[in-house]
Amino acid sequence: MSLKHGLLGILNYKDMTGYELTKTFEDSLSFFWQAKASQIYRELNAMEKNGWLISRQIIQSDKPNKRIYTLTGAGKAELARWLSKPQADIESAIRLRSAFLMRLFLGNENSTSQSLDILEAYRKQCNRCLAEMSSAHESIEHYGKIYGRDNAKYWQLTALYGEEYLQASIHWADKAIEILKNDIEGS
Amino acid sequence: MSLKHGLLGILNYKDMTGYELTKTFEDSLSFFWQAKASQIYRELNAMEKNGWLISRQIIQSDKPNKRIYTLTGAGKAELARWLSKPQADIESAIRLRSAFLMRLFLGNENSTSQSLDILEAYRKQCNRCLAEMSSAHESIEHYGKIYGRDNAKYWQLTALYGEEYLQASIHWADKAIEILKNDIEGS
DNA sequence: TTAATCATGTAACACGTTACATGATTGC
DNA sequence: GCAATCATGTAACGTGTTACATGATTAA
Repeated sequence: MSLKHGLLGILNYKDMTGYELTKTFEDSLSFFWQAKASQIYRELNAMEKNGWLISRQIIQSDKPNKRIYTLTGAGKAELARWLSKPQADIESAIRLRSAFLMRLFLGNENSTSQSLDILEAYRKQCNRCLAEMSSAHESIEHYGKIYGRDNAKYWQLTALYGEEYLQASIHWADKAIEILKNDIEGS
Repeated sequence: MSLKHGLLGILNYKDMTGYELTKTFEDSLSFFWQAKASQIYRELNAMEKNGWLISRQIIQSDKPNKRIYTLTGAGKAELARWLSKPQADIESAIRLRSAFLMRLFLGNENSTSQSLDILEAYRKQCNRCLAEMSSAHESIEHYGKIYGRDNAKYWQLTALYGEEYLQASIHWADKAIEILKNDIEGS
């Protein structure tokens, strides 16, 4: 149940509404964990029932009413417990879930040129994403000034992971394309 | 619904029981898609209702009875359709889902030495997995002789991805550990 | 003698996605 | 005038995980 803990982590930076939380999630954790707004609201309800957080409603006249969530002691304790007990997911840390690779694996039903097409599209997508990633460092510097430089240090490490990951993916795609192209000529 | 298509893909190599399919899945697709036996049986039922496959039961006296699944024409058509229509998941091809990275991102609540511990454990795990991966190439050669060399070509490409991915992960972990260590000395 | 393998599943739960609904305000 | 933003959710569905059950045979 990592989504709950991700949300605890964000709320630990500061109190937020579900809406803000959703935006913040999208701008930060979403690179390595995805969740839709509807799921986040559901989890927030569950966590309030748990006693990990409390909410208070703010009545607004110019905008829709909103509900601000705050961690409780129990919520902070749970976050700390989860952060310091990492053995659990070390085995799953490496796992991929990629329909793209599955498709390639089974790709012999396709023509080689079709496989080349999907590899090219993949490489393009990686490059696009890498460009965004590179600009993330500046953005992190900016948020680091607001939320504390100590936090930013860890954010930079994960952004660095993103870059390494994407560079490796591009490097592989280049190799794979070359292999398949040589294959066409050789046949 | 990629699991269904993965199963179609395996059954396209040869007819199998749910049990064999589960083993084969574990030994091949599981590097980039995970599924438990119970889920596979459920999906097989759904796919038989769909008309993508049919099964016939084999009564055995020495061992438990078994049920052999065979693709129908509709099943083969669906597989071909899915393989040749890849635009759909190119945006999700890169997505990670990693509680490990989430933990690191939020890791400022931990001590630096705790963060170093989890990075070391991660690197170890990557190395272990990379060693297995390297031996996969031989294993693929072997299965290629049985199921056809054309298939094996694509299997090798995905295995190559596994190696690049793990090497990049290890490279990053080394960097990250160095950064955090310098940080301790500097403070 | 203990564990693994063969072979199948059901039930309950947890997590994730999609579609839908509301309705004012602000910027192009 | 149209889209985006603010702000909240519900309902239905789809997918993935965990725990449980059965019971013979075979290899360490």
